Amino acid sequence: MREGVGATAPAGRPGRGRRPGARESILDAIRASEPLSRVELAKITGLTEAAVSMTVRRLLEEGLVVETGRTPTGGKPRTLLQLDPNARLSVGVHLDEDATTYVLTGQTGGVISRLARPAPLGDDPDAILRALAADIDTLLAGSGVDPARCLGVGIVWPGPHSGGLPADETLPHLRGLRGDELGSRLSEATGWPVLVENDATAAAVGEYWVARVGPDQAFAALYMGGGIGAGIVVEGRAMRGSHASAGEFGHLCLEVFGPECWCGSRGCLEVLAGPRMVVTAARDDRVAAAEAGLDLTQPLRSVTSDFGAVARAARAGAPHCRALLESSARYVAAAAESVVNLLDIDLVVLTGPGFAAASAIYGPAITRRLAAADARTWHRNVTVTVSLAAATASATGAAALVLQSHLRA
Amino acid sequence: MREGVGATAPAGRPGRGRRPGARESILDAIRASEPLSRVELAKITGLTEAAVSMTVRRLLEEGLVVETGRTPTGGKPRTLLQLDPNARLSVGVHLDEDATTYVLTGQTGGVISRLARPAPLGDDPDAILRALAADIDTLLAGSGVDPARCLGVGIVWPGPHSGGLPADETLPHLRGLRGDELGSRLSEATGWPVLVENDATAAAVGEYWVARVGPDQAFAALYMGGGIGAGIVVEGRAMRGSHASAGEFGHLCLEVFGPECWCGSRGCLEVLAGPRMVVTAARDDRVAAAEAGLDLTQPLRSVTSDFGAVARAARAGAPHCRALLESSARYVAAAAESVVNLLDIDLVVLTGPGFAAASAIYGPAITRRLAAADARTWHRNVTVTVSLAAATASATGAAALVLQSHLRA
DNA sequence: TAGCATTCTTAAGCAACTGAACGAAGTCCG
DNA sequence: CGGACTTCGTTCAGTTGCTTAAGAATGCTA
Repeated sequence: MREGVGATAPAGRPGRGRRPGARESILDAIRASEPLSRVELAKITGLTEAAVSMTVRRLLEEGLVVETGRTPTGGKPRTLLQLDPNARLSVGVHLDEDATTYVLTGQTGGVISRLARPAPLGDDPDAILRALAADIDTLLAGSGVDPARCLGVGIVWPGPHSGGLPADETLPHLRGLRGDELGSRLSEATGWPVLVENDATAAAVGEYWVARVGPDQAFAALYMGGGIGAGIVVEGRAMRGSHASAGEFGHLCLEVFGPECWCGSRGCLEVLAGPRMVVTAARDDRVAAAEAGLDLTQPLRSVTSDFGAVARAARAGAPHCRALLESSARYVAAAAESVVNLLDIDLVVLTGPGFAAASAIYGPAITRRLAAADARTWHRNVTVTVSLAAATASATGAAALVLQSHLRA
Repeated sequence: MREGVGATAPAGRPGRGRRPGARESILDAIRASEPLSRVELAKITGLTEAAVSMTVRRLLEEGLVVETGRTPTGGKPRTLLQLDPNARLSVGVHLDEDATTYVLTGQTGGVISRLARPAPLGDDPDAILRALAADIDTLLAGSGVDPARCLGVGIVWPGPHSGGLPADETLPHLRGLRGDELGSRLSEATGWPVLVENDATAAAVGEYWVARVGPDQAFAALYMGGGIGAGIVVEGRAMRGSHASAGEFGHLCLEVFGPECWCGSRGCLEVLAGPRMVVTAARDDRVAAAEAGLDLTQPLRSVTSDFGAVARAARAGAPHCRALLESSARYVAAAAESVVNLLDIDLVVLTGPGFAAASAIYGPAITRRLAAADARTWHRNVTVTVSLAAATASATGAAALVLQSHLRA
């Protein structure tokens, strides 16, 4: 159960050759900093120019890479290489409490087409799996692409220990299914290799891929959806921990004797300042609830969408909503600082629907919190950014997982 | 500046061959679970039996590995292989505010001989470096070993951002020296490759080595000396972060609006419950100070030794000292839980002089804190142990760094 | 058009690893 | 006591992936 979560059905050439290899290094280098010439690749990867040349030829023949233009030099101009975005495809699925989102991405992580369904997809696991497989087929068929180019499917779901909610509060119809079971059954149903991941790690990998993060950067993606999690990528590898449940950012302790959390501990970020708490606080505060237009006659349905409403209100200037978010942000910022200090991270990316809605408050709060100690002590210059497609980060991230897995083979 | 801190002087064959390689995998497998036979090695490493056979022959010829006995099977008995402890040597140095400790270890991390000097070794960097070089020579000469077998020197020092103390409060005579400068100059002075590391990471690597931690375990070594730090080893690799300052466990935030820390932030573990704070609190409490026999007429000299006095008093039953440590332990436990949750760690080792003295209090506190959420939610079964040689972990860890670097080449 | 700088390719060689057959060293059983 | 059986380890030929070294391509400049 190491090496990523989930199941890979027909994938993975077994013994055959497959050493760490030039091929992977070259593809990764191009991904991170295309366009590149062969000599530049040789410098970056440490390979010989000869080796690069041969490997690149094979990549060109396979169509994974294309030559695009040339730059003048003192002598023979360099021919620049880029990934062919359409040479490889991959499908990402985000199974959420509110909706199910599908994206089809190319090799560079760019979205080719997408599809959304209101949740739930069915009443029992079998029905859901059938619906998933059918939707994936629809997506591929409707995009007019060659399915043979599809590498596989990545799926993100609020499975056991994901995103900071107790497992049995989300997706009741899939209750009791383990991640690897979901993977293998979906793989059976679709015929593609399937990778299963949690939202935060997937979003991190997606960001790593799409935002061209270099393998030398240690970076963390903070993901806010129905809960808060972190995806951590160091040296180009996602940290998943011993039982594939790393990144429980929401269960960093910020108050040793704080209120009890559903996880069983005390003072977790989740229970002090998680989105669920923000929404609950907004519902308890008549003014805030009115500002955000929350319907108090109904029981709380979707943390994500209610949080979005609070964030919209705050952006529009509503003082109570803004205060709630500012307060939450101070806790999140302190937790982010802890992660940065613990892992010496130099890039923090905010992503997920929560931060998509409220990054204007959380981003500066984190930057501010980091600034003091950074100036006095660490001199690290941490970058805090917002993902370009924060709202759909999980789905594109799920797709990127599949791409990523083809560089580590 | 990636790939470990510090300087390696004559080391590292550049391009030549040196792929990740069978040799390293095999040595690491034997390290982690010796004794092993060739077939077992093939299974563990995934290499062919043929490849194992050839590689092992070379290792036998070089004397790195020896055959030790055989186990009966259904057919031909297996011949067991072990590392020859004396085939390779390495020197570890721990430069501390109180003393300088040297150890000479064999290939398995066992200490062959040791040497201690009261600090300081001199009044300026040059004198200190000369003294270090001379002591290392003395250690090697006095141990009657072949210096040619020595792989190099590892050195741990409270350099910039180490152990949780402001850089300019420790080792005033080396003030202003950067880690890599210390490394290259010591390498020049001794003629050996030198690796520089912080106390916690070194201790973690040492523990990884000596305690035969497998590369599949994610583990963290919490180190308490003059401050608190953490060394984190995942997939057999120490996490050093982007600027080699990962592991700042002492600057996890446990109180968002807590007291200001010297680092510039607020509510850090260090300032709430670090050893310096324990000692300060003990000096402020007449009863506790008396229990521990602290000399209040003198200004605070060594955090480490005063903390040791408090811990001894607590072990002897002194209630005030015990209360101080219990209180500190609750904070440390919460921080440990944060790390475990964030990185999905399944082995926590307490080490360093601080925990050596007070593990009886901190160990159970951590176990207790982890238990609640583990039972309710994570079901991880984290092991919390105390290093066997916690008091000298840094020095042996420094030596292990050098050994370790020969498996990653 | 010759010279030059640089990029990329080709050809020969080496080292590591795989696959498959073979030798070695025991147990078990008639 | 000898032969079948089992499991461990080795040998040998073949493949792969890279390196080194030399050479071809391509454009600029004089």
